[in-house]
Amino acid sequence: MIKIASWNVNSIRSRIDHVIKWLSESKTDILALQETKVTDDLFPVNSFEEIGFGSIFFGQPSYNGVAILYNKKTIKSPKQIINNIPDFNDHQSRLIAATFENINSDNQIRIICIYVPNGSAVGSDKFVYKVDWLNSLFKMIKSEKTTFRKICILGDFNIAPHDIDVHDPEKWRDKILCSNQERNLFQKILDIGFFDSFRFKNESKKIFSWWDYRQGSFRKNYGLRIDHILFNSNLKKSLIDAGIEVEPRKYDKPSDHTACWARIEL
DNA sequence: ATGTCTCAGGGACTGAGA
Repeated sequence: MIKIASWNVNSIRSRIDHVIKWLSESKTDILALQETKVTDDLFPVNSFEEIGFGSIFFGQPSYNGVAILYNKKTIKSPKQIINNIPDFNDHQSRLIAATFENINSDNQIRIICIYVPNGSAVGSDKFVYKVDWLNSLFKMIKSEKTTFRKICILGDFNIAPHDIDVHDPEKWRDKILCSNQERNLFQKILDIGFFDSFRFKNESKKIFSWWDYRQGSFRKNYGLRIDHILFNSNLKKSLIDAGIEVEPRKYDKPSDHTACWARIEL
């Protein structure tokens, strides 16, 4: 059994203590990070090595950036590492993928950590970039499916898939993160043989993964569920449970996102 | 309430992005 998690940390250097605290408390084996906001030469490799975690990362100055941490006691060094979507000329660092192997069972899983563009507002230039990015991701996933038997796509999707994932669906109707166009692109991934691990195990639970820093949103629970952990259908029977950990959003000077996790037999 | 947080540039505060 291994635990896989995802967390948009909104700067790894600002959140290093939170990540180290949560990593050890949560017994996570593989943690996908988004919005590391750091160049590769400044990624805090040693802080994670000190607690027994290896890391791979793909950053850029100021914005975006992704990484994957893995517990060296349970997971072998990753192979077949890919930075960004092949055949998509991206100037931003938003994807890192690698193959991880359970030390005890020798079973492998392909991990694809993504930070989907926010999109700013429906119809804006940034929205066009988001749609293009997601269409290119879709092509990449189809290709990965031909190579790997067990796949996990996780990260900040910047899409709330259904009204149940939104604190106030009417207020957010057709707005960024909730538009039908974005929801259809999310659904397209599910339609080729993936499932949303949280929703699969928690059919009617209304829990969020992101709350805006403004408006006292967390206090009022004005949130959205926009961070997801998808597996391909081969892993449906292997999924033990899945959840969202609200606690890290209560830490002192928190990220605006909290951590999501899933446990699978591997 | 365009209400908060982070980063970079430049050496106090402003703009971008979310």
